[in-house]
Amino acid sequence: MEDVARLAGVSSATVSRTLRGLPNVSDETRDRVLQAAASLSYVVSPIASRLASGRTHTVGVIVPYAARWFFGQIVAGAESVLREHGLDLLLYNIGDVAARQRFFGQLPLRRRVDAVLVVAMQFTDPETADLRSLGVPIVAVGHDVPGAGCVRIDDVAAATSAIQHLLGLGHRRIGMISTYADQAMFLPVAHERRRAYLDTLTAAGLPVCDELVMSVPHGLDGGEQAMRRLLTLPDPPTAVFAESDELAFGALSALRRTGRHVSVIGFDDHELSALLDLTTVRQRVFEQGVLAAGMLRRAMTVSDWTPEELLMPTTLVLRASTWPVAVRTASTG
Amino acid sequence: MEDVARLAGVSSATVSRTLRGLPNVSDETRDRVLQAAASLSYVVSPIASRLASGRTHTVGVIVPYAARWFFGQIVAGAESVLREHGLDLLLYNIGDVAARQRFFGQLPLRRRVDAVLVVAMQFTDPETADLRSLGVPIVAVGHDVPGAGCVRIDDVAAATSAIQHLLGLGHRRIGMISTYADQAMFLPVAHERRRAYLDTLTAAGLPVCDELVMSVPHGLDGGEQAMRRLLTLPDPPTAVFAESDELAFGALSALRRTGRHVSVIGFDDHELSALLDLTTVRQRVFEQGVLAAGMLRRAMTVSDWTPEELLMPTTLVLRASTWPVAVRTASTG
DNA sequence: CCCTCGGATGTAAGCGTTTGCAAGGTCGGT
DNA sequence: ACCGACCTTGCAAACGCTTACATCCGAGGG
Repeated sequence: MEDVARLAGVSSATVSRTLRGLPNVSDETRDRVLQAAASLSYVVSPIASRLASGRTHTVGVIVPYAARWFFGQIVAGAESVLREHGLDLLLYNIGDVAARQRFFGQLPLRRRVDAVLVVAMQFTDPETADLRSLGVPIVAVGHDVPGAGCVRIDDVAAATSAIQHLLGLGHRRIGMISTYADQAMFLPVAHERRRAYLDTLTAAGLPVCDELVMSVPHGLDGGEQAMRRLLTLPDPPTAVFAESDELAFGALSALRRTGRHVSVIGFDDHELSALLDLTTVRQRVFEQGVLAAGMLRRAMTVSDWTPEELLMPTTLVLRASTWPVAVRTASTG
Repeated sequence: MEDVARLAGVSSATVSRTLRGLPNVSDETRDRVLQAAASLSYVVSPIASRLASGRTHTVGVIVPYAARWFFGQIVAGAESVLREHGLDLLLYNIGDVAARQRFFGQLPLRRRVDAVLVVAMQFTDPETADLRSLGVPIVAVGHDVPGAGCVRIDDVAAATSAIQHLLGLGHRRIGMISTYADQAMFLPVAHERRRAYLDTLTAAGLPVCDELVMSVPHGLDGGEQAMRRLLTLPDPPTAVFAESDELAFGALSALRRTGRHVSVIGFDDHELSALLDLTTVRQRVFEQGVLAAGMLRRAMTVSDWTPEELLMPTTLVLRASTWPVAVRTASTG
């Protein structure tokens, strides 16, 4: 920077001001500095800049399972807008208990980020307090974190519409495949969707049968396993609501391999759902990442930002994996 | 840090040495410092530390399409080992021409990372030179970058084995679905797999028919489109090799919707391939991310590191999407 | 008993920016 | 011609560490 200043015949302060596009620099000087910087192919050291200014220009993104489709979409969406504004994205994948403990034990985000994006994770109170202690704005995607901004869908309403779709088709014995509620890695959406399932059945005057609610690890294997277990019941369900499309895929697989017929509805509208003709609840995941990043940007720039809440719409996408209860029952029964 | 030093009754230099685990500190002093730091819940500012030491403890990861399964796996794999060693992962998604130009125009990695991980991207010579000019070690996953370390599979051999599997089943008219070779976003694996296809057919004494080689955008839609076009040929193929499982999924979809029967073999062993009974070439993607990150670590710590090359094995996974040419041809006439 | 050597600690000079403050200049108004 | 307001620019002090170098001290060796 000294070199550029010398070449342009100004002080380093002026170079700094010019390069950051601050107003109080005359056009003439500006040109001279820019030219000098270009000829030396100089770029400011982001690190020194951060030390001096106190702003890190970095956003920490915390996800439980970076490799899953949903989280990949969110991260990609957020990355696209953060990058566009010159912000760095620091990814923390804390899906297992060890990583999580390490994360909250040493809180590596301290003094390192200007904002935090939390994706579909529920924290304990002390953990939330730790996060707050960072003193930076927080935005959550997929669920609420007290005191933080939030971009999400109405999980309860969306799941309810799924169940009502099945009820509308005449199903009365409806199962659910949900993820195992690991006490340490509790995922809030799992809880809400299961609650919607229970409440909607109850509201419809149907009994709630515990044996119809499967708790399995997330993923294809989990879904397959769950459906196989449901099929062995003395009175198996005629329809099943899966907490996510990936679980639904597994369920479909089990059905195909066993030759049985059960309506299946998923949740997410994963890119492969159309291929598998899975009826599902669509949410726009990538876009939620985009919007969350936008909110973060606002939180970082506006001085008196207060947490916003953005509710994204969902749609029921009807495909061939659900059908009226009578049809197949009659033909196979 | 001053505060800690005062509380422990030592100088800030000693605090610094203690906190970084340097040797020349007496046990007694060490304890005192650690205790003081703990009681003040003090952590060093990574930014100041970086400025002073010149090391960024950060790895830049460059991917073309962060949201795709393959890249998600690689990133997750790399993240897991980098995080474990306290290194940050800076993600750059430069899948479109604009992002790419911006990236190489301002080279935001300059002065910002200690190493770079490039995932399955081919660069022009000037771009490679730009990357080199960062002066940090580079490791590539999925392909070679001159002068860089490399973790990959033998794409040609793997693709050849796929074609030979089809040949062994008696197929003589074999199509290929590959991605459109956008001049700006050229993906090296696409080229290699296509080459293997052509060479293997030629070596088997078969003619190469241009109309059997489809070039489409990556993804399900691309695959579906390609298969539909292949099916409209006067003499359609009896088997098709898809450059990736996602393309193969699209192809399967087209087949299902049209009720036609064509053997399909994919590449990757995507997690959904088992579900769709797709015969494919398996590579361990997550693990490649892990290994690449390990190599980066070595490159950053060993002073005289020279690029290593790691070749990962692949396996042909036989499932129900490929069958001997005679069977279905006879039954469907 | 003096000298040397090595380990533990302190001192202070960076690292490369940003930014509050002050200085100098220009300009319109009186 | 003088004053104040405003804009441009420079000065220099942070920012919070790391590290080369100096210092101090006790232990051996001669």
